[in-house]
Amino acid sequence: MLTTVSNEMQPKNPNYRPTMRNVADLAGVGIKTVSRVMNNEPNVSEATRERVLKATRQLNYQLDMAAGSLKRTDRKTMSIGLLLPNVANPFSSEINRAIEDIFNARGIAVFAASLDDDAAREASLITAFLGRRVDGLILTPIAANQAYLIPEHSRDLPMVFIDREPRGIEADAVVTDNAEGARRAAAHLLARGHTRFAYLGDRFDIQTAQQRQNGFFTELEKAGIDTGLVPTFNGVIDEESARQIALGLINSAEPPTAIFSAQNIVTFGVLHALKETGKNHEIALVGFDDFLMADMLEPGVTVIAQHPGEIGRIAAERLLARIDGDEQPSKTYIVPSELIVRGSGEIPPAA
Amino acid sequence: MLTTVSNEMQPKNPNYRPTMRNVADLAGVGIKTVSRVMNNEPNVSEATRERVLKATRQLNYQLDMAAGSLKRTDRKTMSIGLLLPNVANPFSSEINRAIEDIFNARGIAVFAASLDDDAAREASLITAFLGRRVDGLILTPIAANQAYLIPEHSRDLPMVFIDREPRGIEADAVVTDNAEGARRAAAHLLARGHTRFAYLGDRFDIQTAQQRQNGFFTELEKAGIDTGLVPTFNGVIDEESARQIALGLINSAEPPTAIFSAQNIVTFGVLHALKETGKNHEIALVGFDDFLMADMLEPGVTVIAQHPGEIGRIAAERLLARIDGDEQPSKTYIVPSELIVRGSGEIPPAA
DNA sequence: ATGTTACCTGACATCGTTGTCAGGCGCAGT
DNA sequence: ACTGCGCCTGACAACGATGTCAGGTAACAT
Repeated sequence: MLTTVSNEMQPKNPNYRPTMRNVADLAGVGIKTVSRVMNNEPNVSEATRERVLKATRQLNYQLDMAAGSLKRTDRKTMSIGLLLPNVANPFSSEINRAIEDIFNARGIAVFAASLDDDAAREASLITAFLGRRVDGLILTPIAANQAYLIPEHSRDLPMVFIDREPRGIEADAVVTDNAEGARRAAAHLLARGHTRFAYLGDRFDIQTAQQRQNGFFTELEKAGIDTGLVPTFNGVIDEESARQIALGLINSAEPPTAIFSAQNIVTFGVLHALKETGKNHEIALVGFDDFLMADMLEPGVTVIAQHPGEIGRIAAERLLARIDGDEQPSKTYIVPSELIVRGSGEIPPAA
Repeated sequence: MLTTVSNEMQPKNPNYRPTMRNVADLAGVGIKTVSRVMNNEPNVSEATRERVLKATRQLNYQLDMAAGSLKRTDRKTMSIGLLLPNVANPFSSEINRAIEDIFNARGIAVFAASLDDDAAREASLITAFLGRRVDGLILTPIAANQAYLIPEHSRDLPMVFIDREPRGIEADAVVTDNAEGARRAAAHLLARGHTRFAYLGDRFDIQTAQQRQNGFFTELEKAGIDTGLVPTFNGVIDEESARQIALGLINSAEPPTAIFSAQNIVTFGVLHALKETGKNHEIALVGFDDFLMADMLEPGVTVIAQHPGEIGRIAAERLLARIDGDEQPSKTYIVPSELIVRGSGEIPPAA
């Protein structure tokens, strides 16, 4: 009876995976020396190093990171988890890209996943990432409280929240100045003399949606407008319902002269309604979130643009710092939004 | 002198990570029984199972997947690698989403990364994924030949290529009918009576770009047009250069009456040029790739639409089948493109 | 009572790597 | 010649899990 079999498959079988043992044998050194070479540790003579490297090339050897991190003291897996609203959405995908670039440069791989604003998904994905022992997490929180999501023993896992601030847990966050951006949209429309507004917003249980509405309404009130009378629609979750609502507004007895849409998809629906009814040059529109081709429409669409690339970049850098041991108190970073004037927001109220 | 220390941190320290040993001790069973429960293996009495589950809940225990896959016979890490041109590009990000959905449902996590049409990046990312022992790979190949990318011992790693077919290696592929789509665009324009064309394309070293040009030119030749005289621009890599080229064409002595742009970004540049010069209702345009808001422009933009979601879905299903042991000969799956008529492609040639 | 079978259960080796530690060698200082 | 130090080097245990295997118990047939 044989004691060990694993090395038997070495010479014949073309698709066995070489291990450190195989490299060590071929180079005629101890296994630990191979480890030292692979990890660029000191105290290996140049001659030995060369011999080992030659053997790794010959066998096409590659370190098994999982096995390594099991024993290594820092237990780093060189991977992080990224939880976004939806990787297919342009806002998310730009964040994704910015984050990827920074981590790739450091040899850290990124697990990305979409949440679809579903708290159950959030929980199961966090569990999945924790089970893979990621070194950190960047996420857009959904659940009302994240405390129960993160087991006690993972509270010190580096984490950065994006787009929305964490609740029930202490962590860095990177967000857009939602209220301020929406406030600026209101001010912009008020300056053109508008008095009859309509507001179409996202799911109201999402933090950012509330902030945008608050910002918008605050400014209207400051101008003496009774916001109780402003037609307000929350929970507009898809383009088609936004379109229907906008059509209703446009065709009503007293249509608004200015519409604010608080999110990308909502804006698309409103645009369709305006175009269909031919009112695109009569009713003003400002949308939250920039989008491709906004400048090519007739008229160009005035928006409050966020800077997803910047958000992603800052979040990635914060997470890296935390992973590297930064212990400063957690903080929220605010990325200012930007008003981009293109035409639709400068239409004056009809006489 | 103590023999083992690891369990010492158990009671006091709040952020140690419980291991199977801890759970086993708490439940008063052997470590292997915990393993059986965690993996839903049979041959555990209901009473014991309950006791173990209670202990896992008490300690908030979570299986370490990496450690498990090290010893497990199938060695599955429950993760795959996904290499896309650019996760921020809408075409890529929709593929990303479709793939993610299918793998998440199976508990498999997805590492995603962007290649930027850079062969060096391709090589280093593949190495990174291989080092993490992914169970499979979905990728958009860049290098002229993938054979050297994949070490011999990983040739049997399940792999599916998307958008472009593999070279130097046998594997499934899922692609758009690029030539046929471009051919259809040509036929569509020819049917409107056009005879003066211009062609703007992507980097010509990319497989899909060549196929599109071939398809387009083949159809023109069939109609008796001397394609040697058709102004043809390859290597148009960004919107601005596309715009410049289009401006040059529009302002030339004999401007084309119909333009075909073989890729998204190129189309955007051409659109800008047409709008600036006010020729958007005079010169016909068909673009490859659909995009958001294409129906909202004036005129709507006629395109050959690809179906990225469908491509992603098929690729994911093929990879899953391979991971599950499907051994059938590899095959290329073709996802038909679709001509979407919106106005810009139906403009007749100027008299 | 005994043998057979089916079901539970845990000790132990092991996956591929890194941390610890002790040993060997060469060279400078005395 | 001897000690001390610095540099290389490999044996061995261990990371947290799973596979193997043997032992133990209860139930049933003989």
